[in-house]
Amino acid sequence: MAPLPDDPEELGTPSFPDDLNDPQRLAAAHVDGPLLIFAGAGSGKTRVIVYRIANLVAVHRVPPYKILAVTFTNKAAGEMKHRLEGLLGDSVAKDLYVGTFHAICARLLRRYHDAAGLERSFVIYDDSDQRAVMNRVLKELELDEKRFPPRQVLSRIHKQKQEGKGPADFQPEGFFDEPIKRCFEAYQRHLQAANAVDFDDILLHVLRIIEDPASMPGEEIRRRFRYVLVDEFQDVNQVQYRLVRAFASSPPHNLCVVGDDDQSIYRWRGADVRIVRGFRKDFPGAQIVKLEQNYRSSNNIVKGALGVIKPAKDREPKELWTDNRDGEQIGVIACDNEHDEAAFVVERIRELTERGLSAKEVAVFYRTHAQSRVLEEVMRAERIPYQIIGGVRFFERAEVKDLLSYLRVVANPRSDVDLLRIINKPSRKLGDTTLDKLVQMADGRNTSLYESIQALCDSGSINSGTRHSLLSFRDLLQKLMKAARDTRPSQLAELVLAESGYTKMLDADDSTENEARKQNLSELVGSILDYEEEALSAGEETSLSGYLERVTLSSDIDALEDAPRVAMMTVHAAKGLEFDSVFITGMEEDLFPFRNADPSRNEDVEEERRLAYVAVTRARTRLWITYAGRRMIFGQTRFGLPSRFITDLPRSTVRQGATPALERQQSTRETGNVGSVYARVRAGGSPWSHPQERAASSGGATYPGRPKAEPERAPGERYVEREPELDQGGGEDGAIHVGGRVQHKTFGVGLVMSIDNGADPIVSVKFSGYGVKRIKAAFLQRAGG
DNA sequence: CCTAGCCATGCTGAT
DNA sequence: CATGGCTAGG
Repeated sequence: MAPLPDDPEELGTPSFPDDLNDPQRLAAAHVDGPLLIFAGAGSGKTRVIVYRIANLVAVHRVPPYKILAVTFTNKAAGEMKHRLEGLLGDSVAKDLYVGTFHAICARLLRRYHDAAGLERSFVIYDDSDQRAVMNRVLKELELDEKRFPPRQVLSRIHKQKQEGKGPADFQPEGFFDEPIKRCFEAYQRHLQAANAVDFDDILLHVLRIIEDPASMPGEEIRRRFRYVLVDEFQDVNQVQYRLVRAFASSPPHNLCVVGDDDQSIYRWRGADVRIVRGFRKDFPGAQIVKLEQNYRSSNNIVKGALGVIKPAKDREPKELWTDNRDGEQIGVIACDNEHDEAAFVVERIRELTERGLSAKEVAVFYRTHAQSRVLEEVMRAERIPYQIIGGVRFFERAEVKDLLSYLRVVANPRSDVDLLRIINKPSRKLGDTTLDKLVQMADGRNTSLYESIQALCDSGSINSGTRHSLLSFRDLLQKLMKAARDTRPSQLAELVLAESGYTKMLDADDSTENEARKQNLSELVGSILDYEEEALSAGEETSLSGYLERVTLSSDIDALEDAPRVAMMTVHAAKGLEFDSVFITGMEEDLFPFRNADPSRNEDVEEERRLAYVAVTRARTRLWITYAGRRMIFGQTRFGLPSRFITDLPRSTVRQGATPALERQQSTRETGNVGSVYARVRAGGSPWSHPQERAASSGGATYPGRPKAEPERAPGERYVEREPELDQGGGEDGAIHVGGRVQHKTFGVGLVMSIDNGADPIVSVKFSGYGVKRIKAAFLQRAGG
């Protein structure tokens, strides 16, 4: 081990004030036993973790390999490691175990694979792989996928797994659930047979090992980690919590968890705020510390954020405050529609960058990925460099998945899902008929598809051409597997592309799509090279499994580059980040807070509120919040009202405005939907006297704060129905126009909600008793009224 | 057996 | 709006 400084001062301490709950003293304090830190947004919690670790090693002489630090993203883990390398030196830092729950458990599982009944080369199945497995299961169990949609079945299963339950623990609720239990069993059986795990399994396998008192590997893991630190503790689920407790089960039980219940935004993914709130009950001796000073944001932003979070129920009481100056007010901007909104955002960004702000200090947030497209178009048109985090992910592109599937089959030939994906890419004239036979053969013999190829060829049930194709495919794989033994992963990838004929297939016609595909594939090979370089410099061995694991566990945010480009992302992805200037777009009721059309998927306004709080607290000096009166989203035009979260911003922290387009409209006409929203905002009476505020106590069951003044709506209908100011039909006789009434021979008279113009216009019409239908204009007649 | 093109259907958030 | 499943035609 490298020589270490004895004095923490030598580590380069952060400049925190000498306060009671001061992060610096907190970092240095040697607390044996559990410690819970409630760390408000921008209070420097990551710094606390970093310095606690540094102090443990440097001052208290804790061997680094005994320390486990859990972060929320791989990127955060990388940054933490980087900072620790700076403080402690590379050779010490490399013995620290830092990573996400998934990365840490995957690493442990690679090592203790036997205890989980896996081979070392196991692969991790992502969402679409899981769906492919489920499709096969449904077919096998002869279940109708209309009645049992694979996604829904999987979601039930994931819910179980997130609570630590297996198929045997599944308690069917009613008649419909019985098949789900059988799906669960079959699904797990298929994964095991394929030597594969899904995201939940990674944690569950390790949990089973570590909670088993008789397990040797379990004992080994429990004894190893003596100092456990967990960041973003408010977003752990039950399984992760059990892991944490098991990790910290050996003396001195030095467990330090850091979190902020106000920033818990992953309940839908199994996270449970009650864990952090109930921590002091589970650990009666726990010390509890609160960090309430915000070092990040201007006073206006902090006060605005407080306004947003204050109405939240069941908060751990705490007061966020800052010494920072007031700064600019939060710009709340009314926009006409999403294009207008995007234009506004881009123009402000242009101003900022022209004044010398680096584009990487600017971020644009939205609630859903679907909102990114319009923003992206305008950014591109205006030549603002940007990067989108998430959305249609690189690793989900067809050609990228194809190459990865080849690599995964080479690493683990039992992975049926991957084999099916590539067996006919490029075309080897192996169609559904042959593949069905192969699946049947494998099911009958209880082996993998790969192992059944020979058997099928011997069975005589296929013709010689097909047999030849099958065998040459198997030979290809064998050749690649052989090559894999003494080739670096990147070279293997090149070999796959060349030998499989994949490149040839793309070369066959030189369409722009194929050019893009080839580019994506070289980018993938580039990412393998990056991996190899990193692994080598960290003194690790490069392995195909290692790369594949990293790819599957990489999160969107891990891809955030340190380049001078504006970052665009969902608010969820923004968690843990900070920027000088932030735009929060689409701040409209029913979009943010998001409201699902299906009332059975009862979303949680409380969580949306915390999400808004996270969004606001990302900004250091400038913050704009925009909303549009009208928005085309999910293929429909919706009319929106400013979000309740806008209403919650203290007035003193806000400056209101509107886009020029809206200003112009406003001066020429005072009627209509957008105008009225805007008029209320401008008049200053609203959104601060937004109807929902007055109706706050009398709202419906699912959405307590719904506007009272709005017209009645059908169940599941989302947006306020009103007369838009634009009359698309031009108003002349006989034309169908938005807001007008039309007649349909089956559904009767209905109200026109929106029109998709085109060669064959499609009209959305709300019929009483039938809800909103999309119907070709040709089938409609204008009705009086 | 493959391909292209049509229709339909869902569509929050993500390791 | 985008993806996927299905059908018809090559």
